[in-house]
Amino acid sequence: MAAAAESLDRKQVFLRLRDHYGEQAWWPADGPFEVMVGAILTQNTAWSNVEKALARLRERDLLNPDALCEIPRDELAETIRSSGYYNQKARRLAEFADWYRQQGGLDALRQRDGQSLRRQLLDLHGVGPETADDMLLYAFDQPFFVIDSYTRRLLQRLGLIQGKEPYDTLQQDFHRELEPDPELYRQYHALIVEHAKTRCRLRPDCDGCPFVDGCGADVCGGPS
DNA sequence: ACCCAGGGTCATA
DNA sequence: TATGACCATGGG
Repeated sequence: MAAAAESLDRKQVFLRLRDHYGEQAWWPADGPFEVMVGAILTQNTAWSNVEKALARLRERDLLNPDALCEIPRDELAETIRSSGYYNQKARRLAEFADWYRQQGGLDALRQRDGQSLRRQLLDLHGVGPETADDMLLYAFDQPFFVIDSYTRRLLQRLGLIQGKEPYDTLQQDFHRELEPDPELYRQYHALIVEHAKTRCRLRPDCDGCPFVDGCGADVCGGPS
């Protein structure tokens, strides 16, 4: 019966996280295009590895659509090597950059409706729901809540979900319970990730858990 | 040596 | 619809 925190709704979960971890500075990037590149590079990959790849791209003046389209695929792959899955991601970046140019660049994309933009992003090879929502939320200030594996794990441990619901279902739950505020969504997602990095090991002096007093329950951030 | 990390695609049943 | 294989580096 360790389920001490069960009646929390999604807004209360946010408030606990925010009170505990404070305001988050997240997704530092030099502009929307760089956010989008980072969103692809960070797929199933530690951000520290992505930073190295972004730094190498910047050194070589590759952080723009034209360069990403023109550089040979194997050179691009080599440049982003540290981010893992580099062959897949090189292809994804090249196809994304090509699409970005065809759309007419940033000014044209900013005018687009969020829902139709999301559908087009999902049509890109290698852009799934989470990557698309990263882009929409952090690059275009559109209120799409990002569901990642940490979000699933936390909600499951809090007893708010079963665990294997589809992405869109989980996202709709947040959209239903929260006002459509992009800054709220950005902070919330960042806080969930911050909490996940806190590897409280469920034992004696875990005074750091936002969800239980004294930490006896299985609602801490880290794996297992 | 093992586990984990800011997922997504594809083949198969 | 739902599982499993595959992609690959780097840090703890």
